[in-house]
This record gives sequence, structure tokens and C-alpha cells, in this order.
Amino acid sequence: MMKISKKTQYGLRAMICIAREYGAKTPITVKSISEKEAIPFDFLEKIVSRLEKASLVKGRKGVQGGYMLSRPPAKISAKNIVSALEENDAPVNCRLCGRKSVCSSKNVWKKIENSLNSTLNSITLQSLLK
Amino acid sequence: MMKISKKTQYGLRAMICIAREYGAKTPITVKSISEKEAIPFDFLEKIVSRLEKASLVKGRKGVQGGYMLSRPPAKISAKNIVSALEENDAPVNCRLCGRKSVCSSKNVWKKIENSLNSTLNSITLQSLLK
DNA sequence: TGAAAACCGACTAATATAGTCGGTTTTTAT
DNA sequence: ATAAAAACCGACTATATTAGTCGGTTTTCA
Ligand code: FES
Ligand code: FES
Repeated sequence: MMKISKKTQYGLRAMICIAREYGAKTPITVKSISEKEAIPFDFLEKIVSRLEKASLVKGRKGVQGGYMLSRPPAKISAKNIVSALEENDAPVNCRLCGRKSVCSSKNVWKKIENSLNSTLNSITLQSLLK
Repeated sequence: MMKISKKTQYGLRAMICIAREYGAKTPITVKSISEKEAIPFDFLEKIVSRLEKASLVKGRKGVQGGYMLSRPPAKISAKNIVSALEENDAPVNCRLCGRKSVCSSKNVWKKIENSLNSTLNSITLQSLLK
């Protein structure tokens, strides 16, 4: 039911990995994350690049390059991460419902969406480091 | 993010439809539900049949046949319906994680699962009829 | 006895996810 | 200077899941 994609699972694990290095001088490489977490390198690269586009992470090219958090772990929520990686943000896209005016079930999906969001918002990377 | 399948969306709408007839002498047909709700007939038949296997609904064959609720609307939750229709009940299947012992993210998915379940459990068909 | 319904399983089509590949660009240590 | 190591990028392929279809059989009732 409502599966979380591998992309998002990998993404969260990668972010935790990067967060552990917060404060270090040198950034952490995708290669190193992929080894530590047993995530396919090429796939992970794509994932981290989306996290960068969402400004959660900052990359540095070249030798000694890698990624680092773009802000403190306390300022990054699970919701930030999930939103960066999933396109359709809601469990049900009501725009496609067609029967919106008489739709008997929309309240159910709205409640789910709300409870999901508030749960995700309440979790910070900081809180996951312990 | 975590899309609810059409199967489940249709299923909930069908259940609400059937619930509206609770107390009537004659059951409601799949054909009639499919017309009212603009859901493909053949697909809906399969869905309702799963709802029956989960004992949420009872079918009667033949002329004047159809489906009716197997218990009062107050005794059927959104969770009952969703569970009947989706195979993998949890957003993340930790059995497949492989890194369970060191998995940094499982608490996130557990929290989501819990909040989802408690939301779904709190909604009854009864409450959706108003 | 025939029509209307549920009931059933196998099939196909469409879409989404997961993963791969072959490159280009930037940076830094030597 | 240059070579290696890394990010960065887009197009591609494979696999899995979802959505929907089809051709029947069985049961019930008027
Ligand atoms: S309006 Fe959202 S599911 Fe119908
Ligand atoms: S143990 Fe559940 S995601 Fe790793």
C-alpha cells in the first residue's frame, strides 16, 4: 500500500550519510556513499543530483570533490527530501478525478495527505543522526 | 509521492455507493455502480470481488442480485477497505532491506506507516455518508 | 427456460520504476 | 601542463506494477 520508491529510500539514506559528515572540511563522494550503503552508483548519482537541484546538498567537482549539506541537519526535514525526489506530491491527484464535484472520497485522501505531511515535516535529519 | 492506486480509489467509491443502500431490500449491481461512478465495469467487478473475499460485502447471484454491505457502515473502516485491495501493506517492506541491522531510515518509514494506519482506522464508512 | 446477475482466471496494454551507459566539465595534486 | 578524480548530464533499456479486457461458467429468479 502506497509504496515508497527505492529512489526515495536511497535518497534518505544518502542524506543521512552526508549529514554525518556535516562540519568536515572535505565533502563525501557518491562512490563512497554507494559503497557504504550498497546502492548502485549510477542510480545514486542521479538521485543526489536531484537533491542538489532542490538545494539540500551542494556539490564540488574535481579531485577531493563530493557533496555536502547545504544547511545544518536541523534545518532539513524528511519532507524536504521526499518532495525533492517524488514528482506527484499527493497520494491522489484530484485534478484527474473528473468527478470532483460529487467525489465522495476526497476527504479520505486529503486526511491521509495531511497526516503524512505533518509526520514528514516533524522529522529532521538532525533527529535521525542519533 | 506514495500514490494510491486507481483500484483502491475505485474500491472506496464503490463501498460508499454500496453503503448508501444499506438497509434496502435489494442489493446494488456492479453495473449500476460502474455507471454512477464512471468506473470500467470489468475492472470494478474484480475489485468488488476482492472486497467480498475480505468479507466487507456480500454478493447475491442471479436476477435481482448484486452486492450489499456485510455489516453496518459504522463497522467498516477505510483501513479495512484499503487492506483488502492492496497486497503490500507497508510503505516500505523492511524484509527486503538487506541492511536492516544498520538501517538508518527505518524509523521514518515506521512512523509514516503508523500515522497512515491510525488515520485510516479513524475513518468509517458511516462517517463518509454525510 | 431464458435473462440477469455474480463469479473466475487468463490475458494484454500502458505506465512507472529501477537501473545503465557514454559521454562532458571542473578541480586539484603532482 | 597534465592526468586523475570527481561531479554533472541526457538518453537509453529492462523490469515490475497497474490498469483494464475478455471469454467464459454458475446461480437465481420471474
Ligand atoms: S476529487 Fe480527489 S479523488 Fe475525487
Ligand atoms: S530496515 Fe526498513 S528500510 Fe531498512
